[in-house]
Amino acid sequence: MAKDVLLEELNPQQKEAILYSKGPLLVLAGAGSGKTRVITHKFAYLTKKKKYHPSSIFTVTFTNKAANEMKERIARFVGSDMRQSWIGTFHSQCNKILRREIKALGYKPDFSIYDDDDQCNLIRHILKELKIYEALYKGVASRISILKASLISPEEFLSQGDGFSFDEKLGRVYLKYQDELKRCNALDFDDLIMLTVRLFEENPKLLSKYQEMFPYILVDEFQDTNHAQYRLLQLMARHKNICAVGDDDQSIYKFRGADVSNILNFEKDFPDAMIIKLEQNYRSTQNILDVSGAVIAKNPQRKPKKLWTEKGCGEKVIYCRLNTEEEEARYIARNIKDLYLKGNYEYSHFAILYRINLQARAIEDALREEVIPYHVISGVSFYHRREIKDIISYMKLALNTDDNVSLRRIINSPPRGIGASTLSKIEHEAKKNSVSLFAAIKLMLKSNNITSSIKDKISEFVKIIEKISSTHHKTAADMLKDIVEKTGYIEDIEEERLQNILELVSSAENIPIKDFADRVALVSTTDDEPKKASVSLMTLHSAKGLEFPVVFVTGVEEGILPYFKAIDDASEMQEERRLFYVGMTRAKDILCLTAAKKRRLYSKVQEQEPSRFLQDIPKECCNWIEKVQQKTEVIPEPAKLPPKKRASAYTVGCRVKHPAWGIGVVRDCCEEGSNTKLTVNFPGIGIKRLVAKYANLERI
DNA sequence: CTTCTCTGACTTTTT
DNA sequence: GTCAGAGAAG
Repeated sequence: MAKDVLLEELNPQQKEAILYSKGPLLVLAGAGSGKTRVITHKFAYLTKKKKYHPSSIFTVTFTNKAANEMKERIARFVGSDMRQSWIGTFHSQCNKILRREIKALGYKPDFSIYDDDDQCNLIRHILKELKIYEALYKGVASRISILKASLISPEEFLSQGDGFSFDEKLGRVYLKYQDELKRCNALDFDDLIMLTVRLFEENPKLLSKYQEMFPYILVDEFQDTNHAQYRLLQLMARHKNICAVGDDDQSIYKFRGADVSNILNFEKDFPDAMIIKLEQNYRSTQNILDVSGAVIAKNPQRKPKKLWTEKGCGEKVIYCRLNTEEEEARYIARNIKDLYLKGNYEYSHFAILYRINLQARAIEDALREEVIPYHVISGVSFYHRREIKDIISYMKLALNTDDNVSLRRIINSPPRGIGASTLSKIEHEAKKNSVSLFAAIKLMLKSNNITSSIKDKISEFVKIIEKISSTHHKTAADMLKDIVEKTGYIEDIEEERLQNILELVSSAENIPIKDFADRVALVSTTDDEPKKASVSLMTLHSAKGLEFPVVFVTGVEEGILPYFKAIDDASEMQEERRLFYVGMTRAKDILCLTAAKKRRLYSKVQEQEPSRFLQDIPKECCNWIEKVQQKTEVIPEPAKLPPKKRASAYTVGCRVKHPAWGIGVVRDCCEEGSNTKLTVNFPGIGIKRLVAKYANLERI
């Protein structure tokens, strides 16, 4: 029975990929070729037919979303609970290993995990200390991150340098950074991978233990692995039973260290590797495949693929160039409205993609004008909000008092009168005794050379942290509640921040403390659930892995797509091309490419040339529209609406959802200045007056 | 220590 | 044009 269910409705290549279960296998899975299906079926096949235990298959993905999806789908198949399984992101898998084994590297198992924010804070602190121009921290952070992803240690990096250049300084910062992390008993994201590799390289016994634990390895989105991740896979796959699934054409994270050559060189590293191409596409029409295929075919370094579909030609791909970005946006909005009114599409069927976030603004304006519901999938995650990070920092410090970065963050928030001068005294004391900041504060409390007012303040702080860490909390929620209470954090803060904290607490309900701390660190949880009944706006990067019936790729212009910074670098140009390809292949039925002749970028208006990628598009698959005014004659504004009168996203009678009060009906709506003030009746709660932009409302 | 004002940077961002 | 962050003033 199992075999039938496992293999039915699969094409021959998919079947082959599932059945080939001995030795290394690379599955080149084109966009929309049923990649996830292959992985989940393969997992099921290995456990059902090949008698692998579910927890003996080391399965790695890049996102938590992908991991969860996979767990769910496999659980449905295999019928057993996947919570014990080793299916997860690279980072969470490494975290799991390191929590057990990190003592071998001289860290303590209760290490903190630093996110990008913490990482930047630490780097800035180091730059300040080494008297290097602090504004460089972002560039320094990303260089260090790429070094770690390439498994280059500070010592190695320093030994390559000439002793004078900027890289010399960078090397010193890197060295100090690693040192500080260790003092803090903290790991950044890159450490999770790098240190796992080091752990295995330095401890052959441990390595073989894990090699035996995992006789089979499955890798999703293989094109996105960086060198360190690849090395980890190489180490673990002693039995060479590794199946890597990916698409070199969809590698768009080079700037984060992803290395396409991993996919291009797989055959060299695993000489007897089997390669299977999945070229049947189940998503898009032939026209869309022809257009996107022609564009990607121009990339010199790629594994040739030719996607095909049984779907038929479908609609022609539309290309439309307009005068300005406002016109471009209006064109998109009107097209969406038209298609929606014809009744074949819901608003949730549309996606508008752009290269840079900045482009979203004009589009949002146009959608509001047409009263089209939309949501922007943005990068700012819940856990990155200041109040959330602050509360979490208390938690991290209580769990690991060596965590100096968290301590610096919260020692004066909420304000308790401990300013820069006090902190530098603490830093000094810590350095003198080579102990953590927290330990230094405790030393200072015993000494007599500080004023009693400072003593009171810092002793208060120490008491709070010690009380929190010595209390035995049952769940993470209990601990967070205790933190909020003891620190007085929620006394006079804005309503929105308070709501966020309450949300944080409720999300921690019934979760063990350490699990919660890991989850917060490793799960971005942007919580951008594909909101029902609204158009999705996002960058081309965030669109990867998604699909929509109707897709607009906007700003198809030189300078935007390809982005101007990539223009004089051949490998970055290739990546821009892939980015365009990823965008186009999100579309199922209708693909529309748009461009503007003039665009306001930052403060100046620029003349924009059409993107070079357009030259590669077969014109017979397209509807080519130029709505461009050749002469600069005075154009009678087609829409005579003064911007003030712009229709608000809210109308009397529409339904809204508030994070705390739930669903309500808008009773009144008025524009005051730049604010939209709403009167909303929440059943069971009553009538509330709200300012739309602060109330965190969702239109439903 | 907090608040205001000025400067300058300004892709993308799975963890 | 906008925002965050640094520095100056209160």
